[in-house]
Amino acid sequence: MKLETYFPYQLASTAEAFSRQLVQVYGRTFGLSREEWRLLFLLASAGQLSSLQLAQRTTLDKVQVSRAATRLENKGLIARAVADNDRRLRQYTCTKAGRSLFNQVFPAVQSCADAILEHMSDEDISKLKEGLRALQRAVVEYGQDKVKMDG
Amino acid sequence: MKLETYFPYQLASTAEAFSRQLVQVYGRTFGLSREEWRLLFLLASAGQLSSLQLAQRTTLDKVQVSRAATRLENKGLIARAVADNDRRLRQYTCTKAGRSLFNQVFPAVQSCADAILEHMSDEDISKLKEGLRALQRAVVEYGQDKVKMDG
DNA sequence: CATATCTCGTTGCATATGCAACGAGATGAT
DNA sequence: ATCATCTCGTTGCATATGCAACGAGATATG
Repeated sequence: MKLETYFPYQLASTAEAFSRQLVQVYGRTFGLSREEWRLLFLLASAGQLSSLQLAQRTTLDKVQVSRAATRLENKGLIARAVADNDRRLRQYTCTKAGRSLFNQVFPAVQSCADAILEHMSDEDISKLKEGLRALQRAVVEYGQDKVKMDG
Repeated sequence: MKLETYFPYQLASTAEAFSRQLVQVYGRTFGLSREEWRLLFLLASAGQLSSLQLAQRTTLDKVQVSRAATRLENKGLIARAVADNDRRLRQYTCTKAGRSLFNQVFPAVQSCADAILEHMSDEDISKLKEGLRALQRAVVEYGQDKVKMDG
């Protein structure tokens, strides 16, 4: 068995390689970690979100959200407030500075991603996207199966 | 723009979710990190490899290789020796214990991966695999372009 | 009301990681 | 041969991460 052609390895290493190129853009150029970038992305798009929504929609756990949010808050990119209906939760919003940074970073990231995808045929791109969606569903379904079996 | 349908995010999060399931197998059950698993995989398959070959074929940098190898050596799964032709390099081999562990872990990982893929149609699987290969090529080509431009 | 249990967010601690620096060895020029 | 330079592997240090524990608040039971 060859590692290079082993599907799980190919998926992981290709995804990493792609991601590394984007991190170069929002990380090295704008000083954001991957978690920070995801949070900022959500908050810039959605306006206001609770800690729960953030965790669910980023697939980050609560510790990661809490820490990334602390860093973003220190940079003045987002604001955090205790939720009024349930004081355990936090309400996050994007500041003006955060929105402005996002509007700078997003086109840069986008153009990097596009530059990579330009090396692929349209057909391969749609195969990849379809295949990914199917895999995403499959992983979720597998997770549900497993929970049922474990109890 | 919705994060959940944004291609770079979908690629990264799906790959992570898939990988996480496999880590459950070789990590929680057999105590291997992802890096350790990759090194053991290569050494169990290929017999003997130099540090350079390991780094190239795992897409890990030299620090990661060195540290994962130290851990694997402490567990008695691999052996490390100074190369005779170039004494800066190391020659790595898999011990009997390492090979035996690999022969236990590999089928377990394989069956987990298969269980996930069973939730997908054969067509979606081949789309995914083709798309991935194309993306891998694209990232490599993009990297080459960039190097040329930077100098 | 009291109190037991559950859900969140944060923090402490042990470990992992990234990066720069270092030492050993190889290579090349003089 | 000498000395500078380059390539490797390892290590030190600052930071990041995962996990368990904790405290505040919410919910349920009596």
